[in-house]
Order: sequence, then structure tokens, then C-alpha cells
Amino acid sequence: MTCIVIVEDHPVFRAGLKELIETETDLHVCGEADTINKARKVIEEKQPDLVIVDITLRGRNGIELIQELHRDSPLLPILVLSMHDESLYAERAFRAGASGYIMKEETSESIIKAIRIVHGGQKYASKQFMANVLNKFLSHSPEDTRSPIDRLTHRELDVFRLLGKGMTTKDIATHLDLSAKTIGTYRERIKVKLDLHNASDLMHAAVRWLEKGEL
Amino acid sequence: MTCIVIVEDHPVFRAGLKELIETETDLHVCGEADTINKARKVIEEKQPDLVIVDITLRGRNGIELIQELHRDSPLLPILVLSMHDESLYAERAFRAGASGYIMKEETSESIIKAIRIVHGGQKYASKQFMANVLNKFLSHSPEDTRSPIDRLTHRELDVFRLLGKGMTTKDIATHLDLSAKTIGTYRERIKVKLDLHNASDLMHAAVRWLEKGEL
DNA sequence: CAATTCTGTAGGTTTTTTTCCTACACCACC
DNA sequence: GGTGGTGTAGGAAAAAAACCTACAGAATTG
Repeated sequence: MTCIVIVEDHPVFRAGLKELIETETDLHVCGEADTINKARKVIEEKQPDLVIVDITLRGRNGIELIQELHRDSPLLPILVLSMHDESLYAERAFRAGASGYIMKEETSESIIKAIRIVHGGQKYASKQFMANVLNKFLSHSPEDTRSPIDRLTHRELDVFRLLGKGMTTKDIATHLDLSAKTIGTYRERIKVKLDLHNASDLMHAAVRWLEKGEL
Repeated sequence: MTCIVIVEDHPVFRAGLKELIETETDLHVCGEADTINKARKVIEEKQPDLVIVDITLRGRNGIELIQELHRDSPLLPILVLSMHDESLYAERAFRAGASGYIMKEETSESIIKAIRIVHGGQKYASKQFMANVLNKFLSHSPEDTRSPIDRLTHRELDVFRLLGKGMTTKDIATHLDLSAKTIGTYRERIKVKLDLHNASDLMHAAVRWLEKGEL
């Protein structure tokens, strides 16, 4: 019987998840927590085979919990549940020691599948995400551990910031006294570095980053 | 035995809600639906005492369903569940004929309480919301003191929200199952109403608004 | 009740932007 | 003295935005 602890502050969602898990005969929810502190206690106590963590816990940062858990029990598989698109948090979650990342919108089947895979010791993420990682890996990268934003050059960062303020390509060109073409090039380079795929993603990332200092 | 139908497209959340309701001895979930069409059918069939609707159903807007249900059975209490901050949708929901509005983040107790109140024929909303309404009412407002955002129509708001999440016009069209042209029209109308002048401004406003208003 | 505005929907054109590619001069770093 | 990252920008093709028009139903108002 696989013993699972759920760390999730949303009561109804937590109940649904539990229900979903309990319908599988070999899986059992042996503990639940809605805060980081309770999570620590419950996990200590129950010694589960797997932990499911919502990264967006109120009172901040499920990522920290993941880091901590991973440090304390490196073999414990951690499956991350997120409301957010993977591009935002998945990489961080994995770096922090997670074994899997799924979005809350996924089907019940996917969630169960993710649980089984992670419990089996493998990593789990969406096909899309996997493909991206593979891509990055296969192309040029002798390991650069800096955060994506840090990898932007000065000019790129300038452009990114101005995008976040809501400026258009042309606005930025005028503002920096450069050709719009040049700004276009920067935009493309930023997109590659931050793994964004179109103008909307770029804008979105820029605004969010500007709003709260960090992507 | 109070018979309740749940209309919610998120399977895990739906299960959690059901679980929660079934633990009350006098409440029973007699039907579930994950689309508007199924909802119509199930409600027709089961003739429930109360319906719980998620307003942010994929595809068609939950608000429309509320309107329709309310038109067809004005006495049927409709409790709206929303992921979003009430400031966003609550007023709309009530205007459409809802009897109560709760956020998904609320505790299990609040949800049960809301169900009972609404079933008893009264309206339910959070204290904050009530206070706001009272305030507006008392401050002899000569009509349309609504914020620009409130002046957006349902559809416009949908599009605005999705824009704020970083979706492209095409993404949104797919998501809402509408023509990209239609989304274009909404974008234009939003721009006029919010006094925005280009795609960047629009995106910027949408993302910022989303960051502040809801999570 | 008739007239008008509002809302949801979408097609057609023209402009603008994005995307993708290429290019090249510096500068720095092995 | 290459090799690779950075700042700069042009061209062509594809996509998106902007602007316009239209129309059916709902809602509202004279």
C-alpha cells in the first residue's frame, strides 16, 4: 500500500484529490496538510512513500518546502501540483528536487498516472515540457545554472523591462533610439532564453516579472 | 433529502465538492455535469432542489447557464462557485439570477453554510461583498459609478481575463470555441471601454489586473 | 408596443507586427 | 587568431491587429 501525504491548502481540492487517490486500491492518503509547518510535522510522523505538494500555498512558497523535503529525504518522491502553466514554475520545482509536475487542470487519469510514475522513481512532466528539456539538453548547454532572467544581456533586459511596462516594439525602439528591427532581434533572443513561444507569452512574462521582481 | 446538482468541469474539484456535500446527512449530490449541455440535461432530468455552478466553465460562460436556468426555473436556487475574487464576477452572477456566490478557496464549512442558506431561500455572499453592495446602495449613486472593468460585458471580461493569462487571440478562440474574429471584436471593444490604444496596452492592463485582482 | 441600444457573433481589408533568417562589426577570452 | 557572445539591423513571409461592416436576439426605454 503506497502511503501518500497531500500538502494543499485548498480544502475542496484536497478532498477531491484524496477521493481520487483512494479510489485506487493500492494508493492511500495517510496524511494531509494545509500549511508548510503542518506538512513538516505530518511527513515526519507518517513517513510517506510520496508527497504531493501544491506550489502555490498561501503564506508563500511551496518551492521552499520542496527544497527542504528534498534535502531531508532525498529519496522521497515529490509530485508538484500547480495551478500555473509549467513554463513558470516547472523548472524551479525540478531544480528544487521535485520528481514530477502536473497542472491542476489535468484529467484524473493523468494525475494518477503521474503518481504512479513518480512513485516508481521516474520523473514526470507533460510531454511538452519534456520535449523542451530534451531540446535544451541536446542543443548547446554545458550547464548554466543561472536563472533564465540572469542570462539576459543588458540590452535584452532593457527591452524586457520596457516590454513589461507595456511598451510596443516601436515605442521601445524610439525610446532607446534603435531600429525597430533591433528590438525585434532582442525580443527573439529573450524568447529563446526564457523559453517563451510568442508575443503574448513574452508580454505576459515581462509584465509579471516587473510586477513582482522575479520570474 | 436535498438533491443537489453540481456543474463543474474540473474533475478533481468536482469530486471534492461531492465528497464534502455527501458527508452531510441531509444533502445529496444527485447529478453532476461538466458542460453546459450536460447540465441542462441533468437538471431537466433530476429536478434538483439546488444547483451549484462553476462560472468559469470552459467553452460557454457559466453566467449564461445561470441566466437560462433562472429564466426556466426562477425558484431554483443557484449557488455560484468561482475561482475568482468576488469583485470580478459576483455582481454579474447575482444579476444573472444566482442566489449565492462563494469562492473555491473558502473553507468547507462556509461552503456548506452557503448551501444551506441558499437552499433556505436567502441570498449568500461574503461579508465583504455584502458590505460593498450596501455601501454602493447607500451612497445615492446617480448610476454607473461602476469601474471601467465592471462595464465590460461577460464575454469581454472572459477575453480580458484570458489575455491576462498570456493567451493569444487564437488560444482564446480555441478555448472559448469561437472564431478568432470574434475575439478580435471583443479585444477592440475592451480597448475602447478601458481606453487602451494598442495590443501592448491591452495585454499590459490585462496582466496587471489579473495579478492584482485574483491569483 | 415600437424603437433603439447592447451584446454576442463573425466576415473582409488594410496595416502593422511578429517571426525567421541572415549579416556583420566589436570585444573578450581562451 | 579563432570562437563565441553582444549590439546592431535588413529582407521576406506569416501572423496578428486594426478598422469596418453586419446581423440576430436581448434588454431597455420612450
